[in-house]
Amino acid sequence: MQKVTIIDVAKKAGVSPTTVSRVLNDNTEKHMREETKQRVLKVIRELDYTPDKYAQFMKKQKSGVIGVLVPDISNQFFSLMVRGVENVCYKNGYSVIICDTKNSLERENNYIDIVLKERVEGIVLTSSSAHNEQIKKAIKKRIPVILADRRLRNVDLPYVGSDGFKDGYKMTQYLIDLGYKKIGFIKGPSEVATALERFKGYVRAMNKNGLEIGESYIRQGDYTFEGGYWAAKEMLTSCGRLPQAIIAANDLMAIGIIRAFEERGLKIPENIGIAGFDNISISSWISPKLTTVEIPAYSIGQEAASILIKHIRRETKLERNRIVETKLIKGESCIRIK
Amino acid sequence: MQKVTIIDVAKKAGVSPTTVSRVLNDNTEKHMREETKQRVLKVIRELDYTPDKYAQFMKKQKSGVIGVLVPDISNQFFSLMVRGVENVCYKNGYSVIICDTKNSLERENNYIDIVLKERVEGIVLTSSSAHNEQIKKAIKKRIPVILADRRLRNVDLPYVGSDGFKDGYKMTQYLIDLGYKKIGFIKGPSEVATALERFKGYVRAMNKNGLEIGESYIRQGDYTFEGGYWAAKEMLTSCGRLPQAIIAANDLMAIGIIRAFEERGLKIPENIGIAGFDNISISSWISPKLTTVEIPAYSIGQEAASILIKHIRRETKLERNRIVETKLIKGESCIRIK
DNA sequence: TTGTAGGCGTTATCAA
DNA sequence: TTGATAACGCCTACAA
Repeated sequence: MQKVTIIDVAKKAGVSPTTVSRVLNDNTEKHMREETKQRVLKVIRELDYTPDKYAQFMKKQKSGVIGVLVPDISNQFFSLMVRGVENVCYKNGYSVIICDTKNSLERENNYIDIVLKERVEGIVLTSSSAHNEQIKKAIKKRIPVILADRRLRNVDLPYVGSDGFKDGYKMTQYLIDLGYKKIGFIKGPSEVATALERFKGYVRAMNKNGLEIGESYIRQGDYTFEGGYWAAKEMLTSCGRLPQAIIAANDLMAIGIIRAFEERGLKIPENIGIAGFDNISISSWISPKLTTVEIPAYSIGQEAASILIKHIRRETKLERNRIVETKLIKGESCIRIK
Repeated sequence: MQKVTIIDVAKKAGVSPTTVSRVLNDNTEKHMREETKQRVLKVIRELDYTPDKYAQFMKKQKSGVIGVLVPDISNQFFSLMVRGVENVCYKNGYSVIICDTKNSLERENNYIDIVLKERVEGIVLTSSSAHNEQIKKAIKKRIPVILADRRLRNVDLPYVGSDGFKDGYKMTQYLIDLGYKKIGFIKGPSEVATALERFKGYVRAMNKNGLEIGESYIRQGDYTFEGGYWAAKEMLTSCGRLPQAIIAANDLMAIGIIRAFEERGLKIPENIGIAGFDNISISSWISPKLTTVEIPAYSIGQEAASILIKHIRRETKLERNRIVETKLIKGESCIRIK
């Protein structure tokens, strides 16, 4: 089956390619006879003609594509965020290239080159790292970039996401209000801005309440289930007395921690309280339901796409930041004590 | 910054565009002076020149893009499968468009049109339904299509995935060997081939072992956590005596079932055994660890992509089917009884 | 070994 | 209200 071109349509309809193009692009308002338009449309349908995207790009120099780079699409948080991006993009006639950088800065840089080659009109970036040099290439080419959920330290780009500091503070204060005094923290990857902010919020809340932060109550994690699991195991063996509660920098680690403690016969929350961040759906599937802070991944994706598209269309001056609201979810994994 | 074209490179290197093109496309083996080649390469680097994908397509009529349609990217099973597809595609110089059809046939059809418009060279399809008419458009246009994880009833296309019947049989027989006699089943969506096959395997195994299938032990689910949860709730209220074990058509439902029973104070596996299919990672995160059948999602993705690409390159005659091996995971959610 | 010229399918510009 | 023509950036057959 030979490809149907605009010329085939034009011939069959007895008009010029220009006319067909006009029908296609709705430049038809006042300057075309309704009869001609209908005739062309009929032929288009009969021949099942679709304009060639690539030829269109050649002329318009606009790909209608937006690149989305996320650290781990199998993490429900990001797949939800991506859905938000897609949602807004498709509504506005853009398609989306999703790039799963698998937490690797190298892959991330690689993907940046790829999407630039694809001539994307904009980029939504959630970096695996706190620094990214490659993205400057995009900026130099004047491709708009927006950061979602994680800030970057080496470039000043607009950001959509939560205020990690506030979230960390909020959660810690909640636990303190429940009566917890000895509270531990499993940190996220040190290069992830949001993870660091949450930790800082925890530290501030502890200080403000005059509570001590036991050195042995702090562990480094990596945002994965396994990371939380092993950090907890390690704490069980090396830490004289366990804290009364542990906050993990995200839900996945919190769930790993719960598993590690339960394997040792500890009861959650009776023996130790556990809390996380994100409110991915698994968090309410396990028992006890996790105490966590809901980060609205879907909205973040929507907001990011929406701001980006407005910028592409030059409808607005580049917005600097959009901090989304988060919500404390009072699960069953922490209780009022004493 | 103006876009750099092949002409800019040619001018600066003092050669013709043709020569630059030759360097780019490696038609340089015996018919070009090394010195010229090096000079051109140097200028390419200096100008940071990248060939325009769209112009290239215009000539070659090959997009180098493969479309992947999955029902739900936030389901870990599919995000893993997609990773397998990506892995093989990128190794072979293809890029990938991922389309999340969100379990809607309408969206699926919509996406088929989109990827055809993108001029993809092949399609990996995991349909939300047992029938899809739209995909015939792709076949008519001679775009190769391969089905991953789920067969389609109305078209004869190559398939990569597990043998659902065998898996269902295997799991049921395992439970019977453990001593279970009254075994229930929560079905998956009726339009999903794999779900149906698993159920049929269960029925066959029960019959072969002379065990009765209680009408009230069978429920319809929809592959979601909530579906399993509500099916179990419903069983708790309407079913006189519970079965000794329940097999869910996938892990997500099995986890929902566990939650529903635990909320009623039932213990798993002491009071009732639960099993699923897929072995998504959550299944080993919860306690008790789930008894399930591991479906190698990543391999399925790899195989599907690999067969598809071979077909695109016409290296092989279209392979009909590739049935992957699965593995029974003996978790803690079922025990030896009596 | 290198260059010239034509065309891939579409749309913008100008002319009719 | 419609049409002819020239680009967009690249590749390839053919010419030199």
